[in-house]
Amino acid sequence: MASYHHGDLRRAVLDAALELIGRDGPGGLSMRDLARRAGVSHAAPAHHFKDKAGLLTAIAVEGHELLAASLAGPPGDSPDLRELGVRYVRFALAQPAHFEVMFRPDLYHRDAPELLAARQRTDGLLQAGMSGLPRGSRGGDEELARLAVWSLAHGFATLWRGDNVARIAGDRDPAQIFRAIAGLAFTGGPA
Amino acid sequence: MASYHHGDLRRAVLDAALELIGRDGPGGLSMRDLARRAGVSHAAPAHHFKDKAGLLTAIAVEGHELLAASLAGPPGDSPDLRELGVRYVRFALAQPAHFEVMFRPDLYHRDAPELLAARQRTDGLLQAGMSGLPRGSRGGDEELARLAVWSLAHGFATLWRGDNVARIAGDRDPAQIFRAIAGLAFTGGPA
DNA sequence: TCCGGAATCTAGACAATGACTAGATTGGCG
DNA sequence: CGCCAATCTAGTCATTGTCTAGATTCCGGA
Repeated sequence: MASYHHGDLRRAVLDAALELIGRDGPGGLSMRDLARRAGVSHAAPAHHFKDKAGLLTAIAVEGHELLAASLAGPPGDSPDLRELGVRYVRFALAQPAHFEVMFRPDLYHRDAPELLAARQRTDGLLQAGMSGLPRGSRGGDEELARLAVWSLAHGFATLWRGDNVARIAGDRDPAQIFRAIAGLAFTGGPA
Repeated sequence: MASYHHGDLRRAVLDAALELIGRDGPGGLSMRDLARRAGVSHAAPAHHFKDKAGLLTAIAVEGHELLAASLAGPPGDSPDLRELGVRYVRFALAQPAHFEVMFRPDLYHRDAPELLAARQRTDGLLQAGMSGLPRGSRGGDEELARLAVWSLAHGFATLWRGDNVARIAGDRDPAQIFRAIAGLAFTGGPA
C-alpha cells in the first residue's frame, strides 16, 4: 500500500493539471490541489516542476511537441497549406489544455531553454510544410501566406473554444468548417 | 487631505488594473495591490465590483463597448469586410488589456446580464458591417465569410500580441500587415 | 437647514495558496 | 553491502480573496 515513492508523480500531476485546465482553464489551478489528487504531500509536485510556472512550462513544451507531431502527420506526406491549417485546428481542439497554456506566456517561464527548443522545432515544421503554395506566390509573400493561414487557424480555434462560433456550426465537424473557411479565403470558393 | 471618500475609486481601480494587465497579463493581478495603489483599504474595491471576477467582468463589458465603437467608426460610414477586420485588429492592439480579458471567460462572470447585453450590441455591429460583401457570396456563405474575417483578425491580433509575428513585421504598422494578409486571402492578391 | 437612510470606506479575521526549509525515506549503482 | 542522490514529508511564512461589523460621508426630502 501507498509506498513512499509514487512511481510516476510527474506524469500524474501533469495529467491531472491537463484535465483541470481543459475543464476550467488555468486560472483556478492549484499546486496543493494537484498534490491532493495524486495522494502526496503538498510540496511534492514542486520537486518535479520547481514552480507553478514550471509546471505550466512543462505543459507548454509538451504542447509544442504534440503540435509538431500533428503538423508532421504520417511520415512522408507533404500537406498543402490549407491541410496544415486543418491539422492546427484539430490539435487545438483535441488538446485544449496544451493549446491554451502554450499561448499564455505570462503563465510560464517564457525563456526556458527546453521551451525555446520545442518551439523552434514546431516552427521548422510549419516552414517545411510551406513547400507547396497555392498560386504562384513567391518572395516575401510566402511569409505573408504562412502568417495568413496561421492567423486564420489560430483565430478560428480560439473563437471556437470560446463558444463564439458554435451557433454557426450546427452539427458540422469544426475541422470541416475550417476547411470551408480556408477554401473561401484562399481559393475564392468552397473548393 | 485624503478625504474618507476617494472620489472615483471605481475608475481608478479599473485604470490601474488595465495598466497592470496590459503589462503583465491578468494572472498576477491582485485586489489588494490595486487597493494599495489607489490608497484605500484592502477591501474597498470589492464594494464596487463585488468580486475579483466582478472587476474583470466590468473590464470585459467596457471592452465590448470600446470594440463596438471602434467597429462602428465615424457616424454614417459603411466599411467593407476587410476594413472591419482592420478595425478589429486596431482595437486589439490599442486596448490590449480589454482584449485579453474579453476572451478569457474563465476569469469573469460569463453570464452577467450587462456582459450579455454588451456582447449582443457588438455582434449586431459586426453583422451590420457585413452589408457589403466582396464577390457575390450570399446565403450561408455570408456567415462563413464573416467567420473567416473574424478568425483572421482575431488570430492575427492574438499572435501579434504574443510576439509570434514580430520578426516578420520589420517596422511596418501591424494594421497594414493585416491589410496585406486580408487582401491576400480574400481578393487573391495584395490589392 | 437638518436629518436619516444609503453609499462608501475601514479594520479585523479566516481559510487557502505558493514558496521555502530541514529532515525522513527509498532506490540504484559501484 | 554501503552510500549518494532522488524523492517525498512536515512545518512555516507572507500573501491573497472574501466575509463581517462598524465607522464616515454624501445626498435628497421634510
